[in-house]
Amino acid sequence: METILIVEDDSTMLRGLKDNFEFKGYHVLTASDGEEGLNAAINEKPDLIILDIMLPKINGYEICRLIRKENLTMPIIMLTAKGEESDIVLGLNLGADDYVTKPFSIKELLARAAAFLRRSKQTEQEVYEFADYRLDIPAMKFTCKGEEIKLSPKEFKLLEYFLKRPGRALTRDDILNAVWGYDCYVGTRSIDRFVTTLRNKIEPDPHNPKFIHTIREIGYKFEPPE
Amino acid sequence: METILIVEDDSTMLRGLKDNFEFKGYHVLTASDGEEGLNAAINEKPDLIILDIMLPKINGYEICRLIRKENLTMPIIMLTAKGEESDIVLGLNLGADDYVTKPFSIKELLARAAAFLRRSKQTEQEVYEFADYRLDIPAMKFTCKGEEIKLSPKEFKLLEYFLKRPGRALTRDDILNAVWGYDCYVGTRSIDRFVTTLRNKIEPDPHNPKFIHTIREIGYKFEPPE
DNA sequence: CAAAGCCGTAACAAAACGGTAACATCGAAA
DNA sequence: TTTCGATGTTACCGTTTTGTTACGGCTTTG
Repeated sequence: METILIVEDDSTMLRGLKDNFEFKGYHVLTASDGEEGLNAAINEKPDLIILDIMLPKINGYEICRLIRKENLTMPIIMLTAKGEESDIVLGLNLGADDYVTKPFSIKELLARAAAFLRRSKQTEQEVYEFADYRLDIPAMKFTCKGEEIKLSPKEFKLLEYFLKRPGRALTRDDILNAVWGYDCYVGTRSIDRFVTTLRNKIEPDPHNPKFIHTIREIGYKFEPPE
Repeated sequence: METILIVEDDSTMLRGLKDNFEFKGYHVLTASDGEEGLNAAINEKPDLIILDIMLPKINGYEICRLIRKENLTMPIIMLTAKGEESDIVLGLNLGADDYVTKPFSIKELLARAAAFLRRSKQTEQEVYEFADYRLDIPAMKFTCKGEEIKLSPKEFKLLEYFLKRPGRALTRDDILNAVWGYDCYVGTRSIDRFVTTLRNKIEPDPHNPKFIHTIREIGYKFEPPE
């Protein structure tokens, strides 16, 4: 059974959420302030967190950031009081996966939670290999014949995105959305720069790429050897 | 190219949305009241509808309901002024697929729209074959007996257009609209040039084309072998 | 049969695109 | 604070792609 942590200071709301999720068959943990919530997240490692933003002691953003800093990757759904774009953007940048604005439909929240849990259930592949290379996602480590190749966080995410979609032409927009996030205002040329540095690190001959191919007017394609 | 219908009575907002979607390369239809919107939805059958709730003449809910009553299944994204739970639930029950609460991030709206369009595209055929040739659209790759044949972006799009309409006489105007876009001012002779280069790449004898036939005064026709 | 229209195509010029170096910015660590 | 690494932007350059034009051949039409 999946465990869900709900962090919410309004006790009526908390009660309501708990009942609903329990009714759906989840195991529910609760916390009514930020500190408690953060501890529960770290110690219990729930499968999903529902996180209010306005909280005593530590606010929701901070919790989000601290959770991610602990290398925990469970989905986090934020509850924001208003549809303030800046709130949402901030939350998503700090590592939240989705948000729901209050007042919200409980059905909607349940549906989104279920969607995330369904997705994470499909045990994702954690290690990808091609040629002599090996990308170990939980360890955040990229190696060639056992030798570590240092990648920056963005380089890592970009390569991960490529490896997860071998042989497919990926548009710059897709890449931007997946690697940079859908609320970022980075120019598409930045992708090119990262591709260049990636190629320098993984291509035997960066000017004649074997793995990361350019597709004019579209974007790039990762092609694993046979 | 995908067509999007935006139904919104605030002309400033409408303008802003239109510009943004057009910039992303969509073909945008607009309507500024409910009646107009409903007519456009039924007559033009856009691939996606962005629908404001508060509208003159017929409100958004009603449009939603009527559209579904016509057995049209394109995704509908509602714009709701506030996160009113009842509004959203009502909308979703009447057949809307998603909603965004104002004020919203334009990038988020674009991302959601793209997600829906991507999903509906997935049902489309992705690989086309004829004779020894194979056009793989997700990979953006054209091969003959496994051997890659390089095509420029326009060549690729043109061939894709032909393969999707086998055996049909295609006018130069149709081709121009589909491959070059509806608002481009390229002379029709340019098509001929691209047909020539395409023939050189795929016809065993480019002077006696087997696949891409000329139809005098009209345009071209792609004829797959039996 | 001649004129006109249509198409194939080579040649050319302009535009678009991607690679990349150089620079700017920002935040974390020392 | 300074330093350093990561990230993002910009500008320049070479290459490829694209659009146009012109010429010539073929087909239609009068």
